Amino acid sequence: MLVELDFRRHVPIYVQIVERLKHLMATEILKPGDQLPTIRQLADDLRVNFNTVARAYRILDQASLVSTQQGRGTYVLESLPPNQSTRLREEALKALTQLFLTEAAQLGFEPDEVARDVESSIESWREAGMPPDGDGKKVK
Amino acid sequence: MLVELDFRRHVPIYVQIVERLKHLMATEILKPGDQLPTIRQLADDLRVNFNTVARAYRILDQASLVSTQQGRGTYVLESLPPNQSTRLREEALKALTQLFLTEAAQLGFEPDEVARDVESSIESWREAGMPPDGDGKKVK
DNA sequence: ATGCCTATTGTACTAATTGTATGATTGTAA
DNA sequence: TTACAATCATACAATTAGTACAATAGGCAT
Repeated sequence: MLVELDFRRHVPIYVQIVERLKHLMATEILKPGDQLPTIRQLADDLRVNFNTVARAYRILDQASLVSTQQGRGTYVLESLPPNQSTRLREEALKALTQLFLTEAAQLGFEPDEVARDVESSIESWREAGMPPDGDGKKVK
Repeated sequence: MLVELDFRRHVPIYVQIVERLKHLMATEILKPGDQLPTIRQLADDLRVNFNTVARAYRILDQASLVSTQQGRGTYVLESLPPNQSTRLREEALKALTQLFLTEAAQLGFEPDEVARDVESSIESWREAGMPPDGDGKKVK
């Protein structure tokens, strides 16, 4: 059993689930890319209503720890090391950017075209307060 | 492997397949007249139900990017109206940009940081007159 | 050539699996 | 009791999987 609960603790079930799953991810028992049990599966295991599990998963999703999608399931995301040195951060971004530009160049685009496109997308990002569509989480 | 999937992305498999194939066509890795893998072949490669691939192919077919024929296979159309060819490139760039920004955001970067980094990288690109860094020739 | 068989290819429809949305119920504390 | 958070019940929507079918091409015997 992946997750266990203590019904005597005065801690809500969904919080306990979040805690346990966070722990499992922190200890790499659950690794990036792994699929979590479906909400119904875990709910059955825990003898709990599946909406309670769904609530826990939603919290993890909003924290960008997992990615859940209707009809497919819930998957562990890469854990972003919370406060790596600015040095490493810069390098990570640089690598990502290089990869992006290389691909764009491969599509035959000129620097100016790419610049224009990226700038407008980043502008929408600023306004919307979230990364552009394509994967946007709907925070209602 | 011609197409690769990321189950962690908030994007359905069939959409990811469409995206990847569009990209391959935009970069002319798949040229007009080329036969795409059969739906069952690609489904096996990706470890996915063949109906999922069929759905992707149907979308490409409806977008007039490929021609699929029962009993024969699926082929990249000969002449994407030249108009549409440039549109395909535009779309590919847009998708690429969004993926890039989404990943950056997921790593915890702010729009301003990304903007600054991208601008400077594009600047070097302009000066060098060629795609950034590396040989950029990773055709697998 | 003709006809027949078979394998391969895409199609259509349905079922199963998965998460989502919303409101009702329950329990607990003020 | 009342208020509020937690949990549950129900109906729903999106994605993927299962099954049966139809069109095409190629081989082969006649």
